[in-house]
Amino acid sequence: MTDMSEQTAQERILAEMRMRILDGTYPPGTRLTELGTAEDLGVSRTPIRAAIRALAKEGFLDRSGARGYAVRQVRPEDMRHALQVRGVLEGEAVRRLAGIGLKPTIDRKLSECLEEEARLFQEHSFGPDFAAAYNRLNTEFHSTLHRACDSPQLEAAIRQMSNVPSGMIHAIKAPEKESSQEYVRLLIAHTQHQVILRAIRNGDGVRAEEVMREHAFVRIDYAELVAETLAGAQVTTTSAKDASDDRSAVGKRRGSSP
Amino acid sequence: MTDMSEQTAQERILAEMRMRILDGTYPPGTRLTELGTAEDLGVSRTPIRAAIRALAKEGFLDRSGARGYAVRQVRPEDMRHALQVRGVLEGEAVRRLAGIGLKPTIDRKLSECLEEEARLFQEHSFGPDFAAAYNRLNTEFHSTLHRACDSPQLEAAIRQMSNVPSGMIHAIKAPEKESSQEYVRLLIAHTQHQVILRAIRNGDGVRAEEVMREHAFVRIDYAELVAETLAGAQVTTTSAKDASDDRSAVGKRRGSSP
DNA sequence: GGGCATCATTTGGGATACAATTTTGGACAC
DNA sequence: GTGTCCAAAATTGTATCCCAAATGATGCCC
Repeated sequence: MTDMSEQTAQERILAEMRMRILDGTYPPGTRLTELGTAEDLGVSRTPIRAAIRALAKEGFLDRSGARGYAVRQVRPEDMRHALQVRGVLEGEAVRRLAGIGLKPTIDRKLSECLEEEARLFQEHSFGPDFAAAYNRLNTEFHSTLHRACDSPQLEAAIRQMSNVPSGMIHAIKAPEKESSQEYVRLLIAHTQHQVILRAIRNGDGVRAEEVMREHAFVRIDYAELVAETLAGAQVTTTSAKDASDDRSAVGKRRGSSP
Repeated sequence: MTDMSEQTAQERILAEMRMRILDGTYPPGTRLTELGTAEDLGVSRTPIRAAIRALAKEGFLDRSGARGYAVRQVRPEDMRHALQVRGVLEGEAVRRLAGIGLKPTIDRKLSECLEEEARLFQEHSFGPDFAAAYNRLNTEFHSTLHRACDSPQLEAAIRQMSNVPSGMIHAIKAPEKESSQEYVRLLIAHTQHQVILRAIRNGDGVRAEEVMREHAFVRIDYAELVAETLAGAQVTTTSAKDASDDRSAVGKRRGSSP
């Protein structure tokens, strides 16, 4: 309880165990017994039980016989698979959404998200708080979409699969944070958000689905590609002024080269 | 414990609660407290906790504020949505599978499943044991596909979503069981299995995915359509003889036109 | 009489005690 | 030497107990 994060302990344990699986503290094949991990993490069996079940549902553990669970091999491409599954599900969501139409309140909420994202690019320079603010807006945008698609089962499936890739990325991609490529990556993500929302409004379910499926990979492939493109280049940005609608939110940037 | 099913009580409670949600024993909006449902079902809070969390992950419950969970409205179209989600995920699985190819052991296993399915149609007349046998083979076929796609996360997501539509169907579709339409429905399902396997072997991921997505709806739409087609018609089936390969498992029907 | 604060009750989260089951180790017999 | 059986240890499943937090009600003060 001396930890800074004041979550509900059960989530803390879940995140901690997922992290330990991903960073190799619990190597593949390790048998996780409830009592063992309980005293290992300093809590009782109750949160451990919940975490183990959740991790098994997320595909990180599988039962070894009738006794206990074992850590599964998590390969680098598994993160891509997880992202792809998430993209497939979210793509299905926006396709449905384009078919049934946006309710006014939802439409307004989504617009506000994107406007705030655009304001972020226009008014603030990149930094840790920038990334944090964008992350919050990003989560808001996506979860609004999930809730709007009017299918509790689909929403649950997406929510289920949302933590997995995030956990993987946080565990693997933590060290490298180049501000310039991050900025461009987020700008691409924001632009994809705009395309998706416009496609939904136009009732173009196919396009919304395709872009959303691609959008799922913005965490990995795009960062890589932008890094290659910007390698050794001088990049400058200026805040975009006069942003009357969402089409104008294409920023120009200024910064020092790495 | 006087029940016939000797499962691990936790699963029994989960199935029981899901059933009660679906058949209206727990109407939408009902607040499910751990203690209340515990004494309602005659067990302690422990299995209830697990069941409530699982049902929330499946999309049947959502938290009402910070206190407790409430039964969500389960509309008839939600079953279709759940089936669609499952179809999307399984479609993704077979698409991947067509890309990476079938390992020999998996290929043989799938072949055996389909051969046994075909034998079923050839050697046995329709009845309860027929449906049960087919159901077993169907589950075997699908879970073999899931395991083969080499993505633990995807497999977990599919397994997660597999119980939901089944539970819904068992709860809703129990009364109507017309043997002739059931026979044809299973025959269509079997044929789709064959098409999917062949598409995977040919590396045609797009076709495998499309057919699998359609196959997800074989439980509902097809039964309905076959029922309409066969309405009032006399249907007789003869066992197909001389089935040397899987192409021959197409039954012949004879009857009067509507 | 209304608003706010405080207290009680409800409820979920966590810990622990208990039961059932399975695995594993060893010993004994063949 | 090997196989089988029994017992003990380990581990999960289940029940109960405690506690913290939230919600609703009641009373007091303004």
